[in-house]
Parts: sequence; C-alpha cells; structure tokens
Amino acid sequence: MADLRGGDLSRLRQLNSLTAIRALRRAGPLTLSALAERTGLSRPSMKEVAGELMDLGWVEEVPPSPGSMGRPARRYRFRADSGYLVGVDVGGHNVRAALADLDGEILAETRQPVLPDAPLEERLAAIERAVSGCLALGRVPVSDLWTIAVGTIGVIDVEGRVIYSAAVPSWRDLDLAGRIREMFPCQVLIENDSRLAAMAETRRGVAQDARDVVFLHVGRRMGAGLIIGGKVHRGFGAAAGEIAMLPESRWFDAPEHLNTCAAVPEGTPPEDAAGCTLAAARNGDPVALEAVGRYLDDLAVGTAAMVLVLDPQVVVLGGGFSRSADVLLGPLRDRLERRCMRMPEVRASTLGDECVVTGAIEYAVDHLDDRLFTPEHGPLPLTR
Amino acid sequence: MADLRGGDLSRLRQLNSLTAIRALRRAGPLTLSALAERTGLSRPSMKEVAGELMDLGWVEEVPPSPGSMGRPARRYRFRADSGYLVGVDVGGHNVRAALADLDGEILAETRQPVLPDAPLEERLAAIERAVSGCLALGRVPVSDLWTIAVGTIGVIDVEGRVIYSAAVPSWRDLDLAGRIREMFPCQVLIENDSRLAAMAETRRGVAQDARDVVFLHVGRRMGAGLIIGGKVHRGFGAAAGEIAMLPESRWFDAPEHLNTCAAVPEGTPPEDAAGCTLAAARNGDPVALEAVGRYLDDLAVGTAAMVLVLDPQVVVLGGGFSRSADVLLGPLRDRLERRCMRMPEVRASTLGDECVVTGAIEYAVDHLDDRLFTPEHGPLPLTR
DNA sequence: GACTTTACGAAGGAGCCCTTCATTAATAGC
DNA sequence: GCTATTAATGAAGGGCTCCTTCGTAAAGTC
Repeated sequence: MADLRGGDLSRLRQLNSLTAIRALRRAGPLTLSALAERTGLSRPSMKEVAGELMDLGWVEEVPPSPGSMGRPARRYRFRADSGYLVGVDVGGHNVRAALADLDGEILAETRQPVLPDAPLEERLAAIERAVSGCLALGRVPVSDLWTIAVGTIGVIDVEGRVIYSAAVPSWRDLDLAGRIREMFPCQVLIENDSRLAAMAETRRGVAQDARDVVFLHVGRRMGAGLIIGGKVHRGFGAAAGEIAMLPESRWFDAPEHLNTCAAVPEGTPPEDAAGCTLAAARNGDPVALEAVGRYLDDLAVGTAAMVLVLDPQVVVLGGGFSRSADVLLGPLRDRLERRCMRMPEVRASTLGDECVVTGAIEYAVDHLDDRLFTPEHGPLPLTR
Repeated sequence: MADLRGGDLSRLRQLNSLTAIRALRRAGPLTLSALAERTGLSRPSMKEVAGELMDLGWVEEVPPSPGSMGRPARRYRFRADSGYLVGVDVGGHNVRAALADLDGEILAETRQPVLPDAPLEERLAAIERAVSGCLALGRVPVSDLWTIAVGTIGVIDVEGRVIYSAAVPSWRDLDLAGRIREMFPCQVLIENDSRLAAMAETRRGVAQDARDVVFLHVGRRMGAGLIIGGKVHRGFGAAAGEIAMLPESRWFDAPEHLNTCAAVPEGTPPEDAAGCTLAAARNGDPVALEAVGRYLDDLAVGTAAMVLVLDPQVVVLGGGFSRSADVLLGPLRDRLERRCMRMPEVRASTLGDECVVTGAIEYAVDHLDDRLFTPEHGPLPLTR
C-alpha cells in the first residue's frame, strides 16, 4: 500500500528542493526572498537549495528586475528548456504533433496528412516526420527530447500496445510504443485520444475548475474520456469510457441521424453530411432540426448513463461536432435535465483541433511531475 | 493544488513518527530493532521516535516475547484502544451498529429493529439506542468515542444532509449528521450504504486485491457503489452510482421480474416473493428460471453500462439477493460477456448482513488515517 | 560457570535548518 | 553629488535529527 520507509536528513532536503522547483514552475522567475517566503523556508536554507538546483541544472539565474528599491535581488527560474516533450495526435486524416518545453509551453507545431486507409508503415512514417518536423522547427536536438506522448483512437494497453481500433484496422495488435521508441530514444506514452482531449480541457480548456469531468467526443465517431480526481481514468484494462459499445446507450449509431438527413444536398461527400445537417439546423431548417433532435435523444442516453454513474462536476462537449455547440448545447442540456439526478454543468470545448495534442503534452508533463515528485524514483536526475 | 510548504526538521520527525505508527498498525507488536529495520531508520533514532509516541499515548510497551536467544527486546504496539469508532447501518427494517477500535477490529455489535414506516424520531432513537448499546457492550465511555460513520439509503450531501431517499421518506432534507452530533459529541460521517458496502468488500471481502471496483447492491432495491483507486467515489454532488435512475439501464424495475413470478405461491408476503423465485430457480423450476433470466437480462444492461464506463477490475454482487449468487453469478457473467469490451471478474459478496457496518468502520478508519497521515492537520494530537 | 547471542544505552559526528547581524547595492530626496 | 532609506547578501553561531560506533546488559546454550 504505502511506503514504510522513514526519512533521512537528505530526504528532507530533497523534499524542499522539489518544493522549490514546484514554486518556480508555478510562479515563474522568483527572487530568493520570494521563494523563501512561499516555501516557508528561511533565506539561507533556500539559498543552499537554489545553489544545489543550479548545480544540477534544474534552475538558472536570470538578470535581476530593475526599477525596485533597495539592493536588486537575484532571481531564479525553472529551466523548462533543459528538456523537451512532444505531443502527437494520430487521427484518421492527419498526424499532428507539437513540441513543448518542460512547462508544457508549446513551441512548434506540425501536421502531416495521411489517408484514412494508409498502410501501417506509411502512418508510422508520418508520425516520424511530424515529430522530426517539430524538433527541427524548434531547433531542438533529439537528445534533448525526453518524452513523446501519443494520442490515438482505440484501446491501448498498459504497455502501449494497441488492443483494438475500429477506425484504423492496421493499428490492431501493434506495439505502437515500441515502434516509436525505435525511432526516437526517449520515453514513449500512448493513450486514447478522447482521454487526452479530456485532459486538455481540464488543464487548459473549459473545465479547469473541475476535478471530475466527463468529456464527450462527438463527431463522426463517438468517444468519451473521463477525468476523476484530476487524473485521467484509464480503468483496469485501459477500456474506460467505452460506453458506445453498449447498444442501449444508443451512442454507436447516433451520428447516423445526422448523416442520413434529408436536408443534406445530394452529392455531398459522406464525411461532410453531418456538418451540412448541423449547418442547416442552425439556419432553422425543420428537417435538419428534427434530425439533430433525434441525434441528441440518442446522445443524451449514453451521456446520462455516464453522468449517473460518475456524478461529474462538468460535462464537456468536444470533438468535431462541437463546432456546432450553439445548436447542440441547449437541447442536450434539456434532455440531460430530464434524466440526471444531479445536473452537471455542460460546456462546449474551446480548444478545437489542437485538443488532443495539447492533452498529450499535459499528459507528458504530468508524467514528468510524477517522476519528479515521487522521490522513490531516486533523487533528482539531470546533472546537466 | 499541492502544498508549497517546505519542511522543517520537526516535519521530518513527524513523518518518521507517522511511518512508525503505520508500521506498528500493519504488523502488530514489534521490537525496536524490527521497527528500525522496517522503516529504514537507525535504532537510536527509532528509540527516540518510539519514546515520543509513548509520551503522546499512541504507542505502548508490551512484555517482551520469551523463548528467544539473547537479551529480550522491548516490544511496542499501537494503542488501538486509545479511541473507538462506531459504524452504523440504517436500513429499512433494522439499525445495526458495531463498535471497533482504531484498527477497525470489531468489539461489539447491536441491532435495533424498526418498522419501515416508523416516524423520523423513532428511527433516530433507534440509532441512539444502537450506538449506546455498542458502547455499553464494549464498556467504552462516550468520551473515548472518536467517530461515528453512518451508512444509509439515499443521496447524502457533503455535509451529511440527506438530499433524497426513496425508501425512507421521512429521511428527506434531514440533517442527519447534525442530529447524531447532538446525541454523541464526536465526529460524524454519513455515506450512502452501497458505497460503504463496496468499501467493505475491497477491504475485508472478496475484492481486496482490486483498486477499481463496482459493487452491485442487488435486492428489493437496486444500488451501486464505486471504488476508484481504492477510494470511495462519491461524485461532485455525492450522486455517483445512481444508474438505476436511467430507464434505459433497466435497473429500476428489474426486481419486478422476481416479485411477480408465477412460481411464487399465493399468499406469500411481497417482501419474500423474490426469495421464493430465486429458491425455485435453484430447484430447477422452469418458470422461476425464466423469471430469473429476465431479471438478469435487465440487471446486465445497467451493470454493463457501469463496466464500460469505468472498466473496473472486479464487479462484486452484493445485497440481499447475493445469497442466491449460485443461481445468479454464472448467467450474469454470460450476459456481461456479450456486452463488455473487457470482461471484469464477477464475484459474489461474502460479508452478508454486516457488510454496511463493516464498510462504515473501514470508512471511519480511513478518515482517521487521512487526518493522521496528512500532516497539514497539525502534529499528532492525543496527549493521553 | 563460561560462551554466544541479541538488545540496550551513551558518546561523538555530520547534515540541515534557523536566527542574527554586519555588509552591500540599489533608489529617493536634498 | 551626498546622505538617507530600502532590501537583499553573506557569514557566524546554535539547535534539532539522524547516523555510526562502542562498551554494557540480559537472556539462552554448552
């Protein structure tokens, strides 16, 4: 269960070092006095801690800020550029990637189109190009890349192996983490894309105040991502959130109401049909409105199931159709109100296409933090 | 988010004291050497820690165990009897209570029958009698009672107020925690009974190995309790697990299949009908078997919804009907297998009627541990 | 009764944090 | 340009917590 190890003096120092890093990461460059005050340590102690962190390369000094009374104070900042993270979104039509520093600040982005039916190797090559492109744009050597976090459709097991993917058949049984690790010598994390999108919304999107969140990925495919206690909930076999598999949830076929609507002009490519219906509904087309109503009737069932099971604070409407949130949000709320015991807030995603990539980076930052702040993993590494 | 406070030397000592307590609680009486070895501290340091804990009243010395070579070693034990906890199960027909020490070891149990339609004050009086009875049986003065944890049907808000209770109408809008605090001057915790039962199963029942558990309360009423990451999941408004409210889950009316079965002899009181059906099914009565089949068809839908949302390691079948687990378990597994993406283990509860009381005590122990092991709440109290 | 085994207790040392005070380097006012 | 004010720096001294090492004490074994 928990650790039974007692602490040494050095353990105390380690704790205080981590506290200092945490304070610097949260509040940007800080003077020694400010750091000491925030952490509750005395100035001399904090100076020692800061000196040690500078020796290790985690922290560096920045020029003092002028214009203040008294002797100018030294300022320290967390060296977010001592390592880099890449977030990747492997979608049906695109592979997106973004480069970020250890604070999760995005520095460069790339996009590689792929055909939905592209063979496996082509898709993997697109991932490699996307990541390399990011690194090149940011002028970051591969050796400084610490972590790649990948979001993709499908069920991914604990080791980063794809168990099941309805959308990308060639993905199945692929050791995706292994393949990417062959390309880039760094830590590789794989996670379901809906879960990463949920992550993004709780960290940088519309659900930053919430610790229990249900993210609805509404688009041509249905998916869900759960945040419980501020953390991604994967489930024991990484299959959490797959409510669409249950026929009674009425999720799986829900998008058909939008695809087969009579309001869609003939000759519209199938991937644009739902968008047409939603646009027509916005313009008040009664046929389209009815189709949207039927769609939401179905969507509300599976959503209510999740809400009743988890009682989240916030439900976030995300995915491709969330561009039409103005048409969807109100009626969805009405339908949920009738079914839910305690009505959660329902909000529309604001992050758009970069949602999964952003979430992947937040996920990578979290993993870094876990390694940093659980001292079981040995003392602070990185000796510059 | 997290604390930014750095640590003092005294903080280190506090950490080590708590580690020592934890080790003693887990492993019973220990010699100084054993304690030192387990915690990784040196003997002299551990001696100091132990001395301090004895002064505070958390730990006491026990006679050395004879029969070993060498000088007999002092032994210390956690004073689980320096405070007491009571768990209460407020059911429709009974109020059960159990007295336990700080280790959660049950010392005495009582039961007070109440009529299902008893007025509010009568029910509260039964609670008072049940708790007082426990204390008397265990010869524990009220002043040594630290915590009462109560499990009851219905939705309970964060402050211990009953929001909603279908079974006990007089319960509604009651400040249960407040009323009990008027009777006994101690900490009072209120929680939904299904959640406490779930807790009991993960701590002392059939799901001790699992951290993500769905507990099904199957009986004349349907309920569910969720354990996520080893902790009770309440949800933002304490309404988690209320899947029965969703008509599509087919939970609410599921027990009707058992109540209205033709295999039930005429004149059977309605509360025994389901039991008759289950008994008949066990004897191979085809009519009863069909009713059980329809019941499980319904039960499986809501259960599958929870499993697909959460992907738990274990589903525990508990509640009144779990006495007939032999009839239910296999067919339920078959039905879930067809619907779930990753099939969880399905196990039958073994704790029986004491389930909720046991869970309440575990819940109280957890709260104690939280207060003990999050040093924000000040240093170790209890100065004897 | 001597020997082995195991634990106890005291002494000395190192690390980490704290408080205090003289010193230093800026700005503000004359 | 000089002095006063302000705020941070750096060094000294002290206390607490942990560690290692030693001689001593109390059991069982031969």
